[in-house]
Amino acid sequence: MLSRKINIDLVFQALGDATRRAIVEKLSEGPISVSRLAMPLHITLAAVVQHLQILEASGLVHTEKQGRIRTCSIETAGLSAAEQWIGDRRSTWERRFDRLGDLLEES
Amino acid sequence: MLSRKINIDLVFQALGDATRRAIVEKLSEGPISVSRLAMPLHITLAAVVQHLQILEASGLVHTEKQGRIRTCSIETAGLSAAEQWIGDRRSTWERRFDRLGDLLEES
DNA sequence: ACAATACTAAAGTTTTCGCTTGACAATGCT
DNA sequence: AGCATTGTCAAGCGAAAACTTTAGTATTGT
Repeated sequence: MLSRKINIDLVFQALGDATRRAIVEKLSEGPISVSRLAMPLHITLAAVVQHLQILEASGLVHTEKQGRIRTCSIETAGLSAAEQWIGDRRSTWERRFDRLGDLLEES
Repeated sequence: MLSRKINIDLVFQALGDATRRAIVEKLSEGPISVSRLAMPLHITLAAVVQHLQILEASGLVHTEKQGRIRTCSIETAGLSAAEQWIGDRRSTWERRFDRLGDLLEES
């Protein structure tokens, strides 16, 4: 595991933008270059690069430059962290419901 | 199912703020009033109410007023929607890896 | 009735976001 | 070499976000 520690704040903040989610959706289909990524989104290349910096910092995306093209791909760490945070909340309130059920059974 | 349709944009945007996640974390332990919710957070009551409006609009929290106190509790719909979106991405790239595996096997 | 509690609503301030523009590499093609 | 392609950097702008303050309303306890 070479995963840097993920900041959950950055992950959810990154996912809170529709354009960035569109990027993640596209990348989940496979790796792609920055300019090809930008094509369907109707914003400038510079804006896409800015989004990619945020996505990379959050651990949702990995990019690597080779020659003049930068290839982007999804990174599992970010989504996993988000998934786990949600899972933690779920288990907390499920445990609570279990206790509630026990109390009702006792009566 | 009386769930209004969830806007995934609102859900992730809501979760993108540390204070709001703290609220969701607290509520997953059980229902609580607005002012008790505000106590540990070092912001004004008014700010907490504004966060609650956002959380309620996103389907992450349900609130109900009875007399002069408003009781807040988590709503499953919001977190489920977020979980599902992440799951959808995961299944997309897992399917991709499967095809990749098939190709390697063929050779 | 009066005071305290528990919000609520509106307005204003400051900070952060998302985006564009424009100038500038670096790389690859012919 | 010349030129298009692909991406990078920095500055700046308008809009949205996160708070606060101030003033008010409804409800409850004494």
